[in-house]
This record gives sequence, C-alpha cells and structure tokens, in this order.
Amino acid sequence: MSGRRQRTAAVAESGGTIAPSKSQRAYRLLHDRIVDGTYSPGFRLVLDAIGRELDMSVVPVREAIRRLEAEGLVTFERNIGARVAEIDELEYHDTMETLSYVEGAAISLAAGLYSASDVAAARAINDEMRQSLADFDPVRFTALNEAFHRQLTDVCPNGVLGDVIDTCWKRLARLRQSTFSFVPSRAVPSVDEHDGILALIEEGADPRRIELAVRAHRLATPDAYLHRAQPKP
Amino acid sequence: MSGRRQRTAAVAESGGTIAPSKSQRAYRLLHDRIVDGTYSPGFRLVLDAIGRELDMSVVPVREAIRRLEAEGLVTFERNIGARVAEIDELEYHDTMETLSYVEGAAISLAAGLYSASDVAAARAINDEMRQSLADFDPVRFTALNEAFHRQLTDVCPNGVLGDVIDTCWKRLARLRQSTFSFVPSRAVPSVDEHDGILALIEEGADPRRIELAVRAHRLATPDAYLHRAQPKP
DNA sequence: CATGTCGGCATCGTATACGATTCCGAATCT
DNA sequence: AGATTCGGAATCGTATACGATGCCGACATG
Repeated sequence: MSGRRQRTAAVAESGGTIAPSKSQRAYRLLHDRIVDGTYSPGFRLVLDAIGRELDMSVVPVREAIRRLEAEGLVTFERNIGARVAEIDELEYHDTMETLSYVEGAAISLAAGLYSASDVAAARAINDEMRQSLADFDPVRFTALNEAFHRQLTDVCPNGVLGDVIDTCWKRLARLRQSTFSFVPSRAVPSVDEHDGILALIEEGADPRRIELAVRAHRLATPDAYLHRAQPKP
Repeated sequence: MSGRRQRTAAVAESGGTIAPSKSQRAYRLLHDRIVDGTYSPGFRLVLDAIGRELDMSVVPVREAIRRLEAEGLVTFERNIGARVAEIDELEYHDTMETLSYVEGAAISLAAGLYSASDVAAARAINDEMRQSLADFDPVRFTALNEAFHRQLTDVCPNGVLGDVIDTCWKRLARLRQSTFSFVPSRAVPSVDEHDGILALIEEGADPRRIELAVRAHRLATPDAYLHRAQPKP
C-alpha cells in the first residue's frame, strides 16, 4: 500500500526500532479494523472497552480516536461517544468525485515517470481482475481495483496529493466490504478502461489526455450503489 | 471563511449551545495561533505550559495536538514533544500543486452555480487587492488573495473537496506571514488573471476551460519564495 | 583543550480516580 | 394504556500522580 512517493512529514511513520506508543498502537488497530470492515459504519467505539482489550487506559485510546476523527473515519460527540463514521450517499458521491480529480492529477503528474515494470505490474493486477471476474469474486475484484489505482498513483511524487488520495480511499473503504460496492455491469468496461489508461501511459500520451481518461473512468462508476442497511450495534 | 458548501460530518462543529470541551478549546486556540502565525514553524508546543495557560491539564491539550498532528499542522515525536510543523520547499511546492488541481476542480464544478452577487463579491475583493498593491500592503494583499480564492471555491457543493482545499490553505498559512509569500513581480499579473477567471465564469465558459485557467493561475506563482530563516525557539 | 561520563531537570506517556452527563428501564401518575 | 418522573448504570471528560525518557550542563579524564 505504501508507494514510492514521499509521505508528508506529519504522517510519516516514526523511525524503525523505537517501540510505538500505546496511543499509536491503538490508532493502528482501530484504523485497520475500520478500514478492513471489522467495525462497520455506526459501530460504537467504547473507550473503556477498547482500553481493556488493548491492555491500556482510556487516555491513549482517546488520542487515537481523536486522530481518527480528524481523518473523518470516526465521529466523536461530547458526552455521547465515538462511532465509526457513517458514510452517506452525499459523502460517498463527493469522495468519488474528489478522487476522480486527484487521481487524474496524480497520474498525469506521474505520466513521464512510469517505468516498464510499473506498467507491467499494473497490467498484472488488471489481469488478475479479469480472472476474479471469471471466478465471480467481487471482494477480490474490489481489492484488486484499489491496488491497480494505487499502483498508478503511487508513482506520483507529490506527497500531499498522495495523502489526499489515501484519505479518499480510507473513506471509501468503509463501504468497500459491502457487495454493493461491486457493480457487475461496470466491471467489464472498467477493466477495459484500465487497459486503455495503461496504453495511454505506454505510448507517452499527453498528460492532460491521461488525466481526463482517468477522471472519466472514475466518474463512470454509478452513484447508485449505496444501500447498506445494517442496524448499528 | 465558512462558505456555502456542506462540511464533512466529522469536521462539522458540534451544535450551538453546548459548551465546547476543553480539548476543543485547546484545539481551536492552537489551530488559530498556528494559522495566524503567532506560533511560527518550529515553535515548540510544551504540553504543560499550554495546559497552564489555558487552565487545564495536559490531557485535553494532548488530544488537541493529536488532531493538529493529523491535519499536518504539528509534528509530535514520542518523548520529544510537539512543534509547529516546518514547511519545507518540497511540501510547499506539493501543496501549491495540489491546490492548483483541487481549486481547478472545485471552481469548474461550481461553474454553473455562481450567482451575480458571488461574482460581484469576488470582483470587489479583487479591486481591494489592486488597492492594497497601490498601498504596497503585502500582508493585506496576501489575505485578500486567499479570500478571493475562497470566495470562488466555497460555492462548490462538494464538501470533501472543500475540506481538501481547507487543509491546503492551512498548510500554506504557516508561511503566509512571511513577506516572502508576496512576490511583487507576480502581483499585477495575478490580479489580472483573477479578472480573467471571473470573466470566464460570467460568460458561462466551458468548465474545463475555467479549470485550466484556475490551475494555470495557481501554478504561475513561482516556487522560489521559500526563504524563511528564523531560529526556532 | 577536546572528549566522555554522570546526574539532575524538563518533559513526555499513561494509569488511576472521580465528578459530570447521558441513557434506559422501572415505578408512578393521569 | 400512555405519559412522566426518577434513579442507577454506563460512559464520558479531565485532574492528578508518577514512572520513563531525553536533554544539557558539570565534572572528570586524556
């Protein structure tokens, strides 16, 4: 998931050997659980309970949750508590739209920088996507789709833009678990569009043309697929 | 500073009458001081001292700092402490570049939505910019420049994109204090470009054309002006 | 004089404690 | 029965306390 580009200082991991603080452990764990869907939107994050599970007091847990809140993954209301942020149709749409622009930007900025192996790697992922379609494995397809896009955007040297893209993916991840995020009617054209984008990159097309292709690809995904309906715990 | 667009849920202010938590007070204060330059990059944020000043213990202060860290305004190293994040030439460039893309996106998305009074307000700001140039008031000029851009981007209904733009501005604010952020040779062309953008909006030009105009306007600002050299306290 | 070691101080990191607030169900009233 | 009030449990918000860590200057040593 971590690409070639530089990360913004504030987000950079603190150096290697030092033991991470408890607050960082809590952040990582909660973050991962939210992103991988273990905690779905609306899930109540009770500080005490999390603290007990992670064998720490509430203080570091609160800090972790503050950070998640700032990233938009969690909502935290005074005297009420924290929940995994819901993602509604509007936010979903806005995130997709934003992603369409920033991905277009990132990939066009990276246009001259792709090595043959970058393109090969992306193509390999796309081939796997075709296979996952044949196997009718929507979960795998969705994961590979993110991998494909990240493979391309990670080459962009602009770390700030990369962070924005990360944030978008994190938000979308909250509903990626849902099989609704896989739209069968879009799957085949989508994979073909990937090939088209790779072809543009390989032939050294005008970055602006690549940008528009990427944007159109993203925006082609219908908005309609936000249906999740699970009662919140 | 708050525009017409919706804010993302997580960032929304908690309702009106409820007293803000101490942690929120601390966040607001530190945030404002960083953005308005009271605390310049590299300034050491000592938890104890801040707590005493705000008449609270370190716990809420730490939470506030975590949030600022997530926004990239502060760096926080284990057992070392927190500082206002430095902004180096690379991050500055990347932020400007990102802003050029997302502002272009926001304004083109808002293209059909500008009312006559929106345009008039922006034009009024731009006229003030001309005046501030005549007065040679770089601080005012710089502030008005941000106001002009926000006046246009705030009309964009995409809240996620709006949050991204906010984040970019906050990062840039850390060096806006420096007179270096005012490049005399760019000032006149910049104001003229503003008029050009407004004209495109008024004549209902193709959003993509507006997008490219905005992007070019932003990118025309030279990178060179990052020279700050103050010893950190 | 340059360098290395030690000790104390400043500061961080987190546990614990406790008041404040909200939620929820039971008892009461109409 | 339905609405209302009340009380306790759950949970949050923050202060305080204290060990852990890093910084820096004093001192010793070559």
